[in-house]
Amino acid sequence: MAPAHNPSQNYLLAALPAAEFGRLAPHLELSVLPLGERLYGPGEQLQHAYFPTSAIVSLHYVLESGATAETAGVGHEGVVGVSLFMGGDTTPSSAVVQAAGHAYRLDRHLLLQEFNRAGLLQRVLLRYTQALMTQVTQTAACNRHHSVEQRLCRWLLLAADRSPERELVMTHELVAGMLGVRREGVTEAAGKLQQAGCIRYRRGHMSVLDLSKLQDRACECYAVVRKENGRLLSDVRYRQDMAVALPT
Amino acid sequence: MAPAHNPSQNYLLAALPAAEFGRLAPHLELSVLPLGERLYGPGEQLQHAYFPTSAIVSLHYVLESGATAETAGVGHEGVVGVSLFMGGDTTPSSAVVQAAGHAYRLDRHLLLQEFNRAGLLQRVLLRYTQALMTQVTQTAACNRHHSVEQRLCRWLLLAADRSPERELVMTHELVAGMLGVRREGVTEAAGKLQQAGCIRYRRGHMSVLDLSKLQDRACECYAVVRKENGRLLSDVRYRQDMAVALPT
DNA sequence: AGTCGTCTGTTCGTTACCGAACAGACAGTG
DNA sequence: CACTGTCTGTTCGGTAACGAACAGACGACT
Repeated sequence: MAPAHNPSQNYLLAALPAAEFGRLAPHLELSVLPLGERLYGPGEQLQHAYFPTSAIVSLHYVLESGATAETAGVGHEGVVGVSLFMGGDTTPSSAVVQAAGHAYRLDRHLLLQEFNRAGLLQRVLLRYTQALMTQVTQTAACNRHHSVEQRLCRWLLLAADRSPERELVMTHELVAGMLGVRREGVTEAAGKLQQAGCIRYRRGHMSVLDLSKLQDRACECYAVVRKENGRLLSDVRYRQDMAVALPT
Repeated sequence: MAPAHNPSQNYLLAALPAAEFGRLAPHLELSVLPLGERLYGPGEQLQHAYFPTSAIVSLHYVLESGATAETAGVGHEGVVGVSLFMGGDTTPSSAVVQAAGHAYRLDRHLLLQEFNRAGLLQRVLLRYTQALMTQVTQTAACNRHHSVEQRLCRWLLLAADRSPERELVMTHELVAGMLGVRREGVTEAAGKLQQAGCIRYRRGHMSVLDLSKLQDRACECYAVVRKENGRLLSDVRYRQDMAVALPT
């Protein structure tokens, strides 16, 4: 029986061969990420990289005006803190916990040390960074050309993919902050989606009912991001594959 | 006397220590990039990385509807083809020459080989990739919250920084494609800027007259990108610094 | 010099979204 | 249980940008 919490619940960690995983495992600290916690702000030096398992973290940018926009989300498929190994250490963006849950954190020095061994961790992290970039790129185009409703669908689908539960603890206000629109816009779009039977929500909670209906109403951006994530991260799942091939 | 064309006109190449530069130099091919040439499209395997010297390349995304949006530009400060060393090989985006000029190209195998030596090239390329990501992130937020005029200013300033000449060969139509807006919107915004004395244009040409006036009208995004570029790429200019310290 | 394709200027109605304001409803707390 | 703060629903006028359509102007080319 696997324990309730396990670093391999994070896809990147799960992708590492046993030797690399073994070196890192003793240093991975399980940490609880409560809703709203800020992992870093603009220009802040990160001390750890976070590998989410059940938590979802939102990377977003806060403009001078106070307006915000999410540029990407990170769940069990990724890691928060790519700037640590990319060499910049900090970014002008912020990272905030969007769905409470758990993550394994790793000291930045240890991360860097393992990264510089140029083993599979490096390969996996760089691939993931490219996937992240795709997500940001797609968000840029999406922000420009798609409607609030389409973007809400995209966002809900991405969140649903990262969340094991049917239900997100999330207010319209918070979603509005992510999409960079007014709260009323979200209320209206969510109302339509609920009426169409795609989702259901109540004060502070939203749940996805019908994935395929939601996809029909979403813009192409969701599919592009999902497909590219699959492409970039599929052929690096060594340890998982072994576990399947050789069950203990 | 330096020849008219020199790989060191690209900041990344200029940043390499003599040994690394020496290994690459024989393989760097000067290539002419005519306006409008597409270096790659979605899913296309790149054969070379391009290090622009005088050319400017636009990275942009084409939606199913045919609408487009630029997500970042690359000039002498960067390289086209980060997916080669990030491990994905391809991206869903395209790269098109926005201002004719020159670039040095390097075969992908040679790039990868040198990248995997884990020397300064790797460090420089990863840093640049982070800077690129900042640019894309900023574009995403900017697309969401800033006006056409503000974005036009930002775009002109970034182009001016990359171009040695005062004058860009560029129609309103093309600029509209970059910003993801209608041509008329660009005409209107450009008209205002011209009236204010910030820029001057005539059929197919635009030139920046007053950088600081333009900055006043631009959104914060220009300054953020510029500053972050400086921060990420300033402390890696080894060879240039030596050249200054020890003039031949 | 004249021709023609491209680029720029301008107009008009339409639409999505914004900003502000407020009523009602829910749920946690004392 | 009632209170209270937060969340949702809805309204209104305002505006930036859209889509379509067309006139005029430039300039390359013959």
